[in-house]
Amino acid sequence: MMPGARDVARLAGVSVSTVSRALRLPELVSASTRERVVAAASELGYQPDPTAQGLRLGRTQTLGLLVPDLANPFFATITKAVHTTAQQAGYAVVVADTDEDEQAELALVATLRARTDGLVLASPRLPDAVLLEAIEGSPTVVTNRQVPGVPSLTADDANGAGQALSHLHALGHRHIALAWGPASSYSGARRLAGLRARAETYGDVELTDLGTFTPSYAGGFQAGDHVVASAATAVLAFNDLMALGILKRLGERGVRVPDDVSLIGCDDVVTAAIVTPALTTIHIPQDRLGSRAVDRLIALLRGTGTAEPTTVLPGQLVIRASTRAL
Amino acid sequence: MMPGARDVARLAGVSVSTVSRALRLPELVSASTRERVVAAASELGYQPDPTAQGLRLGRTQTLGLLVPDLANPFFATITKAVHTTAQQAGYAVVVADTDEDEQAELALVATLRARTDGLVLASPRLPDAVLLEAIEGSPTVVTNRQVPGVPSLTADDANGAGQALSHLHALGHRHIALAWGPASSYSGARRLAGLRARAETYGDVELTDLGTFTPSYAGGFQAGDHVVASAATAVLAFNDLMALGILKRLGERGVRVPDDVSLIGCDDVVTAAIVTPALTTIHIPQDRLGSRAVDRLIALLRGTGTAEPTTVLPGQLVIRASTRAL
DNA sequence: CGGTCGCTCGCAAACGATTGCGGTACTTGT
DNA sequence: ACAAGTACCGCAATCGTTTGCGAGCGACCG
Repeated sequence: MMPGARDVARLAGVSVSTVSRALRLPELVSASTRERVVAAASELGYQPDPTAQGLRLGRTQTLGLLVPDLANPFFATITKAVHTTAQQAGYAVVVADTDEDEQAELALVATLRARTDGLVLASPRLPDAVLLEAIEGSPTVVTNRQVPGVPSLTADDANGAGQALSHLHALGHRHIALAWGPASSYSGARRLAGLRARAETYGDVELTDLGTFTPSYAGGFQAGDHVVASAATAVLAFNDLMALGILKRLGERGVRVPDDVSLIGCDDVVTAAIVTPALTTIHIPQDRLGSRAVDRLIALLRGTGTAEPTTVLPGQLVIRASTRAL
Repeated sequence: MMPGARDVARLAGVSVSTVSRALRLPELVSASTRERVVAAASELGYQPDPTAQGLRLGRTQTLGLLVPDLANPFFATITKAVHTTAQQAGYAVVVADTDEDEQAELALVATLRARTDGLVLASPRLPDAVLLEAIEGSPTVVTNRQVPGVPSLTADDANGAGQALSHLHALGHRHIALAWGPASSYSGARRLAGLRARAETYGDVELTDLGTFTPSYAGGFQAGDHVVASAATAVLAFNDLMALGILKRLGERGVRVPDDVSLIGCDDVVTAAIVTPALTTIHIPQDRLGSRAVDRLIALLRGTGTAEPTTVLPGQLVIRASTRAL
């Protein structure tokens, strides 16, 4: 099987202690034996067993990442960013997909924290109290969410949504439908608040809620029919995925975007720029969310956590072809 | 911090050994103490430290998943499937993204195998010999690839590609361009072989190779210009992602799909069905690839590995709107 | 030449769980 | 009442690595 420190020790004619020291604290061992050990180690292809190291040192050099849906390109991109920067810092990443299910989330947090040094929770759905209880003691960073006392990375949801509404208002839209997602979504709620606030300042726009759907392509498909049933001239979707589903379904039902109704998504997933009409959407810096979350988490682990606990990245409306003036 | 077996033992008034036995081998301990232990354990919320268990038992209840690109929805879907079925079987999943880089792949395999019980390698790019050497001793299943001696799950690449070529041929296309991906891709090579073989049987079709590109949206974008420069009436792309890039670029350059050129992708990513024109593509059962890979791997770990080492899933051409008769 | 210091390195105890082995106490049979 | 058997539980070793502590040894100083 895999060579152990014992094998290296035997080959180099030293004790296991010396092997360990030669590799981790080179200044504590003489130059000659050090190179004997290093030679023996590389000859055998020795690498210390992470499990044993983990037990002894109390850290596993592993980070946990929890997402609501790995197949959602938004989270897939975050996952990639998390892995990349974690990898560079010498950490492995174990992922978990909650499938938007709160109970699953709770259970997964428990198993994750047991085998990792720290957690990145992307868009967690659990209520504050439960979440805080669940992560008690594990260094944690959340994204797309703010939880009191927990370092968080969010996009400027309310502002981005406000921009979207202003955009539609400027185009002359006054009756706007909302195809929304899970009520437990923090960023969703923030965006909703941003929308309502902005609508309030205008005073002349009517927001009608089409209901809540699964924040997926299929969910948007469902929502599409509700859109045609409504009298709205524009739709704001919870998600790019939902927006895409709506787009498709509207096409099938013979209503044209943007000629008949304008459509705005959120996230700026790759696909949003590909489809025709290209989707007007709120851009969220997914990679930066992921990579900076890891940076923050590692800072926490090193005890060099920053004073400012919650940082918000700008969210920016990007106008493409799915919105048009009335 | 987290409660240990010692804490449970103290609370239940027994020894650590008994705690362990009461939870893992209930028949070896009397009913009364068993329930005392269980009560104490659940009161403290005790769960055995996976690291310590891993060291003692020699297994970590963790699987490793290696993919070329997490952000590619094809692999994102596989990742989700892998996580789901692994999770059900009580395994955690640590992921690694090679970014299509062979050296990175080699290094990541090494770190993965050290902390996992087994590996799922999705579309590994390393040459057979290197790969075999790298995974020597670790239970491994590969997908989208066949490696001698290693259980593998593949789609019927050659056949799927053949179907695609026949489809184009039936539509009257005789000059077909190939926008291909990494030469190290096994399934890519298999599809290429299937194409050439089928072209051979027709005898009257010309296959021109546009070159190799990064198998991503951006890569396809690049390839798009080569397409317009060629005289081909149809293009086969390595990838749906590439096909989407080509589609977009062609649109920008003023050549219409499918009126001016027909376009076929591969994988049947969600987006393929969403764009207009909807992409004709070769469907690959991504979830089944992922979930069955895990099934096979777990069977290996349990020592119940099947006799038949390599199973090939059907690949099916799905005809949509990006191909048309000349 | 003896004592002290510094440099290397080995011994052994952790880390937290699992498990073979053996001891204790209780039951059962005669 | 005593022997044999059984059921239950604790002791201690173990997994592979790290690290405090101290031993050995040579050098240097007085």
